[in-house]
Amino acid sequence: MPRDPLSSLVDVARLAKVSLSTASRALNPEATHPVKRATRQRVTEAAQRLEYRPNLMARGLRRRRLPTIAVVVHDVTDAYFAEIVRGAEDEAYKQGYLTFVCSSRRDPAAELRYVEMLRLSRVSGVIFAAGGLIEPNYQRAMRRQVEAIRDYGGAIVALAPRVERWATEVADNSGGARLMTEHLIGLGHRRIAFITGPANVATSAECESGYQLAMKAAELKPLVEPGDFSTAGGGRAVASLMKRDHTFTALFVSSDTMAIGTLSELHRRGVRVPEDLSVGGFGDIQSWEFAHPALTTIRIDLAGIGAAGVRRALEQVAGRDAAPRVRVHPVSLVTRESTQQLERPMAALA
Amino acid sequence: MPRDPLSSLVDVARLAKVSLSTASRALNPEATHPVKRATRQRVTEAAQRLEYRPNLMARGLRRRRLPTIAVVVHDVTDAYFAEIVRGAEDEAYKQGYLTFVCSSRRDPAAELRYVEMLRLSRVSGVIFAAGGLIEPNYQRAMRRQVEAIRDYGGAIVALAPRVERWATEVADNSGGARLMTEHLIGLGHRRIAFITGPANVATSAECESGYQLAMKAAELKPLVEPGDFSTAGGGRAVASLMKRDHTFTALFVSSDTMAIGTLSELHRRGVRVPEDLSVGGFGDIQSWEFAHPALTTIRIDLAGIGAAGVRRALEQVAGRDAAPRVRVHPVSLVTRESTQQLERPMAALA
DNA sequence: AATCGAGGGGAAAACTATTTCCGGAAAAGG
DNA sequence: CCTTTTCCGGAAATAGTTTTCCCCTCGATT
Repeated sequence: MPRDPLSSLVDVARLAKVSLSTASRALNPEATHPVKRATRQRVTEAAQRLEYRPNLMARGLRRRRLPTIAVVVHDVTDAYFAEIVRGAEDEAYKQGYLTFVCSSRRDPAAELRYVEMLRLSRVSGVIFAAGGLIEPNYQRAMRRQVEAIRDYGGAIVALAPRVERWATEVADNSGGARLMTEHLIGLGHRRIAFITGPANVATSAECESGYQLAMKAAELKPLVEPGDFSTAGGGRAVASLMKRDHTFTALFVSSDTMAIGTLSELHRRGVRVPEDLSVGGFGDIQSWEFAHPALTTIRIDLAGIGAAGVRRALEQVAGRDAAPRVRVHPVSLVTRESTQQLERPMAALA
Repeated sequence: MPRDPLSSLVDVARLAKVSLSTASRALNPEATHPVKRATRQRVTEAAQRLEYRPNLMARGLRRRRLPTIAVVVHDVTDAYFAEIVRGAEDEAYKQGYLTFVCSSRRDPAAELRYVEMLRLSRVSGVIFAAGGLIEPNYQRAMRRQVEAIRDYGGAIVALAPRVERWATEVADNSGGARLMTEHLIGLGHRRIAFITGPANVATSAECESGYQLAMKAAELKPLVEPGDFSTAGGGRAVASLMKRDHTFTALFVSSDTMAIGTLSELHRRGVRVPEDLSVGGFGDIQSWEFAHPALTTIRIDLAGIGAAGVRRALEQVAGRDAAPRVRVHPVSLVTRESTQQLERPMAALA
């Protein structure tokens, strides 16, 4: 096996004519122990000359963690999660950390196994973006892993309300849903249907509560159809919805990923959007702004949330996490082509 | 700082009443040194009882690498790369490896820095999916990093033709482009325009050569417009193309990401697809099969290529990489809505 | 009986950086 | 001048595993 030709700290120490410990202290400015300016200078120069880079595994062995963070998502190929990962990765990169991506494919067993692998790899922070699905059967085991990560000084951050007392960075889902519902109401719609996400996902519940709130405030009757956050599921949901009701004039789909399937199904059935039916999405998948009809949706700064998650984790690692436990990120309505004024307003009926 | 409460190999050795070395050998079956069956049994049981898990950093320090692989892409939010990452991650997960994702955002300096970070982290394999962009200024530095990774036993795999003598897993881009071009010719089109990718990307060059080949074989005059593989760029390219030519009846866009922008721009201009213009894409972004018109495109098994890359890397690490240097993955045509028979065939003119 | 070889186990080195503990020198104070 | 700090550098312990080197035993061979 060929030897690693790169130099180690002993080489630096030798060249600078100091001991190993001094070399280490000189190169790690925030060490407890001070080092004379001149000495530090000598060591730094030696390190430079030898192109010294610390062996992260040796360092990790002592420091008990590696400069890496992990993002746990359901699926990187889902644009929603890809944006979170990207935001997290950018921030991590800036701070000199590498990013693991873990796609749990909505399987709690896989998620658990991933978290154990992350623990063994002594990752500095784990960011749970995986929508907040918590299987009771796995909760205990998961909690043990998380505790173990905390024990070695690793940080845990959630990007969806997940567990009490976790540091959390979350979009204002409820507010966003209210915004969209009010937008549709403002356009004159009275029969506004809503397609939810999976029942056990927190994001989904929040969205629905926003919808319910806005509907109640306007004294309108809610019409809810269960969905599953998948594109195909979005098609199925609208099909099922139309089977049991044909009076709604607007439809609010609680994720863009689903909305894509919904739009496709509507097209197949010859329902024109927005002429026959206004459709609103949630989450603003960037690339779909080029679709037709372009989706009116709620924009969430997913990359920003991912980045905030990383910052939060690293603050936690550094031991200064004075920020509020749950931080809510604002969202905004982006009006495009898929919603329009109701043509024959029923307001008169009310 | 709280101590890691988990047990280490000494605990196992103590419980099994064997030495540290024997414990290590018993738990690593492929060790050089044999261990009696009964002894191994005892050690295994002790490990089980204590829920022993090896400290990966200590192991990495000796073994000189960690069970991690990295995928270097341009951008995870681009569906093309997301699928590759997903495929790689799935395979890595199966083999007990974690996956780093590195989005170079087409910046060779960032790519270089990432590779250095990966080297310091003693990653087992690096998979370059970043289209093959090689800046001459960075080539030397990059090569040094790669050599260093090889030195500690790490593997390098390219998913685009990149450097001579690297293990390479690549889609049959040229064949795919020929397939699409022939499809359009078969539909009766004679004026077939082509939008390329960036000049310095190998994938792009291969696509173009496939197009050129097919056009030449059919004795047709090529019409090429430069593009950049971005969605916005796809719109700009078709605009520029239409400024200088208005006779083409079919358009082959060398990436789906671009094709999305192209379609959007055509829609804006009132050009109907496929009635007025047939449009073919390349790469088959899954979620866009739900768009309208659904894009006729060349399907590439990107996840499969990502997975193959990981398998290849791990074989290399294990020291058995007898496979051919460059492995080409077949692609296929998927016909959807955006291409159709030319309505008034010009075949007679030929 | 002496020799050889293989199987099996232990002690210790190696991997490389951080950190604790200690001692000497210089500076400060009385 | 002597004592007490303060500053700075070195030696050694430490993190937890793998691997090398060495030794012992036991059966087979000459």
